[in-house]
Amino acid sequence: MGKQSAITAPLAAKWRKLAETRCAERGERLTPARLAVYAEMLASDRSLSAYELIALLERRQGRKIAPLSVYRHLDFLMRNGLVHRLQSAQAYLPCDHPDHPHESQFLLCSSCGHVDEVESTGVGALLSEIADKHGFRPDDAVVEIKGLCGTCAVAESR
Amino acid sequence: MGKQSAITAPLAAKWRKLAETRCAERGERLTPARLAVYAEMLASDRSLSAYELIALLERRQGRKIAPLSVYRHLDFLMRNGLVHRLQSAQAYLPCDHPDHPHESQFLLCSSCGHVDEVESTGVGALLSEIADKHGFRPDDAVVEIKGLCGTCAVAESR
DNA sequence: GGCAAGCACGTTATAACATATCAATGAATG
DNA sequence: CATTCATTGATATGTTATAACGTGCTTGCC
Repeated sequence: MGKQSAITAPLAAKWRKLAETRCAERGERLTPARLAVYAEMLASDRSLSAYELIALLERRQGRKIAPLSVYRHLDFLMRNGLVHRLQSAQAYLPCDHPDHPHESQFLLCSSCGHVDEVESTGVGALLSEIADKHGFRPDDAVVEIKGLCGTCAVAESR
Repeated sequence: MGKQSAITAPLAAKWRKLAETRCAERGERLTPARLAVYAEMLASDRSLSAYELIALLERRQGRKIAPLSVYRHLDFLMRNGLVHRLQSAQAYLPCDHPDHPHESQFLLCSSCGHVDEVESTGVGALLSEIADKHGFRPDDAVVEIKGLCGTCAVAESR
C-alpha cells in the first residue's frame, strides 16, 4: 500500500495524481494542508459544510484548525477545478471528473444527502441561448436540482 | 394617490392586489408586517439580503426588527410565490410575475447587481430529462446564471 | 550563499446569515 | 365570551464566511 502522511485521509493514487497534474499545469502548489482537505472530502461519501470539514480535520490531526484556513484551501481547490461548491446547500463536494474543465449540474437527494454530479451537453447551450436572448453575457451558471435519488424514491413509494 | 400605511414602503396597487389575491386563494393572511416586507422589496431595484432588508425596515419604521421576524416574513412570501431566494447570493427578490406558479431562471449581473427573472419553457423539460436519465425524481431546480447584463457588458467593452 | 518578493499559513477577531425557544398578542370561530 | 391557533416579539444562540495582521517558507535572482 502507498505511503500516506499520518495527518491526511486515505487518498486513492488516481485522485492524487490527477490533482497533482492539474495544479502543476497551472503553476499552483498543492501543499500538504491543501491535499489534506481534498483527501478528507474524497473520503466522505457526501458533501460537507466547511465547518464539518474543520471538525473532521481537527479529529484526524488532533489540533485546532481555523475556519479561515479551510476556506482558503477550499478556494484553492475550487480555483483549480478539484472541488465544487453547492450553492443551495452551502456545502462542498470534490469534483467527480477533475481531468478536464467543465460545467456541471448537480442532483441533490433531499432524503439521503447523496449528490450526483452530471455533465449534460445540452444545458450549457440552452442557458447560453437564454442569456443571449436577454442581452446577457454569461460567465458561470449554477444548476442544482433537488429531489429524490433513485434509491430513495423507490424506498419512499413502498 | 392611494392611502398607504406610514410604516410601509410605497406599493403599486397592482402588486398589492396580486399579492392579496394570491394569499386569499390559499387561505393565508397577508398581514401588515408581511406586506411591509414585500413592499420594501418591491421598492428596491435590486435583490436584498435579509439583513439589508432589516436595516431598511428599521429605518422606515423607526424601531428594531428582529432577524427572525424578517426571516419568517420571507418564508411566508416565498411559500406564497411572491418572493424568490437567490441561492448563490443569499439574497431575496420579489417575484416578477406572481400571478401564476412557475419555475424561474435568474440572470445575475455581477457588475451592477441587477437580477433578471426569466421563465424559459425549455429549461424545465431539459432538467426533467436529465433527472430522468439518472433515475432521479426532481422536486425543485435552481438555475442561476452569473455574468454581465447588457448595459454593463457594453459599458465594460468600451 | 544572501537577499528580496511573493505565496502560504496561523491567529484573533468580527461580520453576515439563519434558527431555537418561549412568552405574549391578536384574529377567527364556535 | 371563551377557545384555539396563527402571528409576532424578545432574547439567545448557531452556522457560515471574511478581515486584518503578522510570520515564515519557497523561489528566483544576484
